[in-house]
Amino acid sequence: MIKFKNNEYQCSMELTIALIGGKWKALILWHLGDKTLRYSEMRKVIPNVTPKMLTQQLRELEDSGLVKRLIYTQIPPKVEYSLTKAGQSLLPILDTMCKWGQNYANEYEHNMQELKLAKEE
Amino acid sequence: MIKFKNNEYQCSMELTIALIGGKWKALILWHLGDKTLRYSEMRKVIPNVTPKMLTQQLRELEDSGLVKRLIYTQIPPKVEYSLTKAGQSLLPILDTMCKWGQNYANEYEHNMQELKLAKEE
DNA sequence: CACCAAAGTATCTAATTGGGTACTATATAA
DNA sequence: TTATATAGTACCCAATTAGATACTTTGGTG
Repeated sequence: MIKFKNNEYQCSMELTIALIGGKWKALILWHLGDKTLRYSEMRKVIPNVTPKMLTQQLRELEDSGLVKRLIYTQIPPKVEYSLTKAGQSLLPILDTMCKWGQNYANEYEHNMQELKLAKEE
Repeated sequence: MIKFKNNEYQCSMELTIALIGGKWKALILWHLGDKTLRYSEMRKVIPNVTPKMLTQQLRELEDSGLVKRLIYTQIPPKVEYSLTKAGQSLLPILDTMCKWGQNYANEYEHNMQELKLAKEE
Protein backbone atom coordinates (compact mmCIF):
# COMPACT_ATOMS: atom_id res chain seq x y z
CA MET A 1 0.00 0.00 0.00
CA ILE A 2 1.38 3.36 -1.03
CA LYS A 3 0.02 6.88 -0.67
CA PHE A 4 0.52 9.86 -2.96
CA LYS A 5 -1.46 13.11 -2.92
CA ASN A 6 -4.57 11.75 -1.17
CA ASN A 7 -4.68 8.64 -3.32
CA GLU A 8 -3.87 5.13 -2.23
CA TYR A 9 -2.37 2.48 -4.45
CA GLN A 10 -2.11 -1.26 -3.88
CA CYS A 11 1.24 -1.28 -5.56
CA SER A 12 3.63 1.52 -6.43
CA MET A 13 3.45 0.48 -10.07
CA GLU A 14 -0.14 1.65 -10.03
CA LEU A 15 1.18 5.03 -8.97
CA THR A 16 3.56 5.04 -11.91
CA ILE A 17 0.69 4.22 -14.27
CA ALA A 18 -1.36 7.00 -12.68
CA LEU A 19 1.46 9.49 -13.26
CA ILE A 20 2.41 8.65 -16.84
CA GLY A 21 -0.64 6.74 -18.12
CA GLY A 22 -3.42 8.38 -20.10
CA LYS A 23 -3.32 9.29 -23.72
CA TRP A 24 -0.69 12.01 -23.81
CA LYS A 25 1.58 12.13 -20.79
CA ALA A 26 4.17 9.56 -21.73
CA LEU A 27 4.33 11.08 -25.19
CA ILE A 28 4.88 14.56 -23.80
CA LEU A 29 7.62 13.36 -21.46
CA TRP A 30 9.25 11.43 -24.26
CA HIS A 31 9.22 14.40 -26.63
CA LEU A 32 10.69 16.64 -23.98
CA GLY A 33 13.55 14.24 -23.34
CA ASP A 34 16.48 16.48 -22.51
CA LYS A 35 15.17 19.35 -24.60
CA THR A 36 13.19 22.46 -23.80
CA LEU A 37 10.02 23.08 -25.76
CA ARG A 38 7.66 26.01 -25.96
CA TYR A 39 3.93 25.42 -25.88
CA SER A 40 3.59 26.11 -29.59
CA GLU A 41 6.50 23.81 -30.43
CA MET A 42 4.86 21.05 -28.47
CA ARG A 43 1.67 21.47 -30.49
CA LYS A 44 3.75 20.97 -33.61
CA VAL A 45 5.47 17.78 -32.48
CA ILE A 46 2.21 16.33 -31.12
CA PRO A 47 -0.22 17.60 -33.75
CA ASN A 48 -3.26 15.60 -32.62
CA VAL A 49 -3.47 17.04 -29.14
CA THR A 50 -5.99 19.86 -28.62
CA PRO A 51 -4.84 22.97 -26.73
CA LYS A 52 -7.12 22.09 -23.85
CA MET A 53 -5.71 18.61 -23.43
CA LEU A 54 -2.14 19.76 -23.85
CA THR A 55 -2.52 22.41 -21.17
CA GLN A 56 -4.32 20.00 -18.86
CA GLN A 57 -1.74 17.27 -19.18
CA LEU A 58 1.14 19.70 -18.77
CA ARG A 59 -0.44 21.07 -15.58
CA GLU A 60 -0.85 17.59 -14.17
CA LEU A 61 2.72 16.69 -15.03
CA GLU A 62 3.78 19.90 -13.36
CA ASP A 63 1.75 19.08 -10.25
CA SER A 64 3.35 15.67 -10.14
CA GLY A 65 6.75 17.32 -10.21
CA LEU A 66 7.80 15.76 -13.51
CA VAL A 67 7.75 18.88 -15.67
CA LYS A 68 9.08 22.40 -15.10
CA ARG A 69 7.34 25.46 -16.48
CA LEU A 70 9.37 28.59 -17.09
CA ILE A 71 7.42 31.76 -17.85
CA TYR A 72 9.08 34.70 -19.55
CA THR A 73 7.12 37.82 -18.70
CA GLN A 74 6.96 39.33 -22.14
CA ILE A 75 4.47 39.89 -24.89
CA PRO A 76 3.65 37.89 -26.89
CA PRO A 77 3.98 35.32 -24.11
CA LYS A 78 6.79 32.79 -23.97
CA VAL A 79 6.68 29.67 -21.82
CA GLU A 80 9.23 26.91 -21.84
CA TYR A 81 8.68 23.36 -20.66
CA SER A 82 11.34 20.90 -19.63
CA LEU A 83 11.73 17.80 -17.49
CA THR A 84 12.62 18.02 -13.82
CA LYS A 85 15.20 15.64 -12.41
CA ALA A 86 12.36 13.31 -11.45
CA GLY A 87 11.02 13.56 -14.98
CA GLN A 88 14.43 12.73 -16.39
CA SER A 89 14.64 9.70 -14.13
CA LEU A 90 11.70 8.29 -16.09
CA LEU A 91 13.46 8.39 -19.43
CA PRO A 92 15.10 4.95 -19.10
CA ILE A 93 11.70 3.41 -18.31
CA LEU A 94 10.06 5.17 -21.24
CA ASP A 95 12.88 3.95 -23.42
CA THR A 96 12.41 0.36 -22.24
CA MET A 97 8.65 0.58 -22.73
CA CYS A 98 9.25 1.94 -26.19
CA LYS A 99 11.52 -0.93 -27.11
CA TRP A 100 9.23 -3.52 -25.57
CA GLY A 101 6.27 -2.16 -27.56
CA GLN A 102 8.26 -2.15 -30.77
CA ASN A 103 9.43 -5.69 -30.24
CA TYR A 104 6.00 -6.85 -29.20
CA ALA A 105 4.32 -5.43 -32.30
CA ASN A 106 6.93 -7.11 -34.49
CA GLU A 107 6.57 -10.47 -32.76
CA TYR A 108 2.81 -10.24 -33.01
CA GLU A 109 3.01 -9.47 -36.71
CA HIS A 110 5.44 -12.34 -37.08
CA ASN A 111 3.18 -14.79 -35.24
CA MET A 112 0.17 -13.72 -37.28
CA GLN A 113 2.16 -14.29 -40.43
CA GLU A 114 2.96 -17.82 -39.25
CA LEU A 115 -0.67 -18.52 -38.47
CA LYS A 116 -1.67 -17.23 -41.88
CA LEU A 117 0.88 -19.41 -43.62
CA ALA A 118 -0.19 -22.42 -41.58
CA LYS A 119 -3.81 -21.88 -42.65
CA GLU A 120 -2.88 -21.61 -46.30
CA GLU A 121 -1.20 -25.03 -46.31
CA MET B 1 4.60 5.33 -36.44
CA ILE B 2 3.57 1.85 -35.38
CA LYS B 3 0.47 -0.20 -36.08
CA PHE B 4 -1.22 -2.79 -33.90
CA LYS B 5 -4.69 -4.23 -34.39
CA ASN B 6 -6.10 -1.39 -36.48
CA ASN B 7 -4.68 1.29 -34.22
CA GLU B 8 -1.81 3.58 -35.01
CA TYR B 9 0.63 4.95 -32.50
CA GLN B 10 3.13 7.78 -32.87
CA CYS B 11 5.58 5.89 -30.73
CA SER B 12 5.70 2.28 -29.64
CA MET B 13 5.66 3.39 -26.03
CA GLU B 14 2.12 4.60 -26.64
CA LEU B 15 1.32 1.03 -27.63
CA THR B 16 2.78 -0.25 -24.39
CA ILE B 17 0.66 2.20 -22.43
CA ALA B 18 -2.38 1.12 -24.41
CA LEU B 19 -1.69 -2.53 -23.56
CA ILE B 20 -0.93 -2.23 -19.85
CA GLY B 21 -2.38 1.16 -18.92
CA GLY B 22 -5.82 1.59 -17.40
CA LYS B 23 -6.79 0.98 -13.85
CA TRP B 24 -6.38 -2.78 -13.52
CA LYS B 25 -4.23 -4.35 -16.22
CA ALA B 26 -0.80 -3.80 -14.79
CA LEU B 27 -2.07 -4.94 -11.41
CA ILE B 28 -3.50 -8.13 -12.89
CA LEU B 29 -0.29 -8.90 -14.74
CA TRP B 30 1.74 -8.19 -11.64
CA HIS B 31 -0.38 -10.45 -9.46
CA LEU B 32 -0.16 -13.24 -11.99
CA GLY B 33 3.61 -13.05 -12.10
CA ASP B 34 4.72 -16.64 -12.60
CA LYS B 35 1.65 -18.04 -10.87
CA THR B 36 -1.64 -19.40 -12.10
CA LEU B 37 -4.81 -17.92 -10.64
CA ARG B 38 -8.43 -18.86 -10.95
CA TYR B 39 -11.04 -16.16 -11.52
CA SER B 40 -12.26 -16.36 -7.94
CA GLU B 41 -8.71 -16.22 -6.57
CA MET B 42 -8.07 -13.12 -8.59
CA ARG B 43 -11.12 -11.47 -7.09
CA LYS B 44 -9.64 -12.16 -3.67
CA VAL B 45 -6.21 -10.68 -4.38
CA ILE B 46 -7.71 -7.64 -6.12
CA PRO B 47 -10.79 -7.08 -3.94
CA ASN B 48 -11.83 -3.72 -5.37
CA VAL B 49 -12.35 -4.88 -8.91
CA THR B 50 -15.94 -5.67 -9.93
CA PRO B 51 -16.63 -8.94 -11.80
CA LYS B 52 -17.46 -7.02 -14.93
CA MET B 53 -14.22 -5.07 -14.96
CA LEU B 54 -12.15 -8.11 -14.10
CA THR B 55 -13.63 -10.12 -16.94
CA GLN B 56 -13.30 -7.24 -19.36
CA GLN B 57 -9.67 -6.55 -18.54
CA LEU B 58 -8.80 -10.25 -18.67
CA ARG B 59 -10.40 -10.56 -22.10
CA GLU B 60 -8.46 -7.58 -23.37
CA LEU B 61 -5.22 -8.95 -21.97
CA GLU B 62 -6.03 -12.25 -23.65
CA ASP B 63 -6.73 -10.52 -26.96
CA SER B 64 -3.40 -8.73 -26.67
CA GLY B 65 -1.71 -12.09 -26.19
CA LEU B 66 -0.42 -11.30 -22.71
CA VAL B 67 -2.63 -13.67 -20.71
CA LYS B 68 -3.58 -17.30 -21.28
CA ARG B 69 -7.00 -18.66 -20.32
CA LEU B 70 -7.33 -22.34 -19.58
CA ILE B 71 -10.88 -23.67 -19.29
CA TYR B 72 -11.56 -26.94 -17.52
CA THR B 73 -14.85 -28.30 -18.84
CA GLN B 74 -16.40 -29.24 -15.57
CA ILE B 75 -19.14 -28.09 -13.28
CA PRO B 76 -18.92 -25.90 -11.32
CA PRO B 77 -16.64 -24.17 -13.83
CA LYS B 78 -12.90 -23.84 -13.40
CA VAL B 79 -10.81 -21.38 -15.37
CA GLU B 80 -7.14 -20.68 -14.82
CA TYR B 81 -5.28 -17.57 -15.89
CA SER B 82 -1.56 -17.25 -16.39
CA LEU B 83 0.90 -15.08 -18.32
CA THR B 84 2.00 -15.98 -21.81
CA LYS B 85 5.66 -15.65 -22.72
CA ALA B 86 4.94 -12.15 -23.97
CA GLY B 87 3.23 -11.38 -20.67
CA GLN B 88 6.21 -12.67 -18.76
CA SER B 89 8.50 -10.47 -20.81
CA LEU B 90 6.72 -7.51 -19.24
CA LEU B 91 7.58 -8.47 -15.69
CA PRO B 92 10.97 -6.69 -15.62
CA ILE B 93 9.31 -3.47 -16.81
CA LEU B 94 6.55 -3.79 -14.24
CA ASP B 95 9.19 -4.36 -11.62
CA THR B 96 11.12 -1.26 -12.68
CA MET B 97 7.94 0.80 -12.73
CA CYS B 98 7.13 -0.47 -9.29
CA LYS B 99 10.51 0.53 -7.93
CA TRP B 100 10.43 3.90 -9.66
CA GLY B 101 7.00 4.64 -8.17
CA GLN B 102 8.12 3.61 -4.71
CA ASN B 103 11.22 5.75 -4.91
CA TYR B 104 9.32 8.68 -6.39
CA ALA B 105 6.70 8.66 -3.62
CA ASN B 106 9.46 8.58 -1.00
CA GLU B 107 11.39 11.42 -2.60
CA TYR B 108 8.23 13.47 -2.91
CA GLU B 109 7.40 12.90 0.75
CA HIS B 110 10.97 13.82 1.60
CA ASN B 111 10.85 17.03 -0.44
CA MET B 112 7.53 18.02 1.10
CA GLN B 113 9.01 17.45 4.54
CA GLU B 114 11.85 19.79 3.67
CA LEU B 115 9.49 22.45 2.41
CA LYS B 116 7.43 22.13 5.55
CA LEU B 117 10.48 22.47 7.80
CA ALA B 118 11.67 25.46 5.77
CA LYS B 119 8.33 27.18 6.28
CA GLU B 120 8.35 26.56 10.01
CA GLU B 121 11.68 28.31 10.49
C1' DC C 1 -36.77 -31.38 -5.16
C1' DA C 2 -34.04 -27.48 -3.54
C1' DC C 3 -29.65 -25.74 -3.18
C1' DC C 4 -24.82 -24.89 -4.08
C1' DA C 5 -20.48 -23.54 -6.48
C1' DA C 6 -17.84 -20.96 -10.03
C1' DA C 7 -17.44 -18.05 -13.64
C1' DG C 8 -19.18 -15.25 -15.46
C1' DT C 9 -23.54 -11.81 -18.08
C1' DA C 10 -26.88 -8.19 -18.31
C1' DT C 11 -28.51 -3.86 -17.42
C1' DC C 12 -28.47 0.55 -15.92
C1' DT C 13 -26.04 4.42 -14.15
C1' DA C 14 -21.99 7.46 -12.72
C1' DA C 15 -17.57 9.34 -13.36
C1' DT C 16 -13.74 10.42 -15.93
C1' DT C 17 -11.51 11.60 -20.02
C1' DG C 18 -11.24 13.68 -24.39
C1' DG C 19 -12.61 16.86 -28.18
C1' DG C 20 -14.19 21.20 -31.08
C1' DT C 21 -14.24 25.61 -31.54
C1' DA C 22 -14.43 30.25 -30.33
C1' DC C 23 -12.50 33.56 -27.50
C1' DT C 24 -8.96 36.55 -24.61
C1' DA C 25 -5.03 39.55 -23.40
C1' DT C 26 -1.52 42.80 -24.86
C1' DA C 27 2.92 44.88 -26.52
C1' DT C 28 4.78 45.52 -30.91
C1' DA C 29 4.94 46.09 -35.98
C1' DA C 30 3.05 47.73 -40.36
C1' DT D 1 -5.54 51.87 -36.58
C1' DT D 2 -5.43 47.26 -37.60
C1' DA D 3 -3.12 43.07 -37.59
C1' DT D 4 -0.03 39.69 -35.41
C1' DA D 5 1.96 36.45 -32.37
C1' DT D 6 1.67 33.36 -28.20
C1' DA D 7 -0.22 30.85 -24.59
C1' DG D 8 -3.53 29.82 -23.21
C1' DT D 9 -9.44 29.78 -21.37
C1' DA D 10 -14.34 28.96 -21.66
C1' DC D 11 -18.01 26.34 -22.76
C1' DC D 12 -20.50 22.58 -24.17
C1' DC D 13 -20.76 17.99 -25.86
C1' DA D 14 -19.14 12.96 -27.03
C1' DA D 15 -16.87 8.91 -25.87
C1' DT D 16 -14.78 5.93 -22.91
C1' DT D 17 -14.21 3.79 -18.63
C1' DA D 18 -15.85 2.22 -14.33
C1' DG D 19 -19.22 0.69 -10.93
C1' DA D 20 -23.47 -1.67 -8.51
C1' DT D 21 -26.21 -5.20 -8.42
C1' DA D 22 -29.00 -8.87 -9.94
C1' DC D 23 -29.23 -12.78 -12.80
C1' DT D 24 -27.66 -17.20 -15.44
C1' DT D 25 -25.95 -21.82 -16.25
C1' DT D 26 -25.62 -26.77 -14.91
C1' DG D 27 -24.15 -31.08 -12.78
C1' DG D 28 -23.67 -32.81 -8.22
C1' DT D 29 -25.25 -33.22 -3.31
C1' DG D 30 -28.44 -33.79 0.74
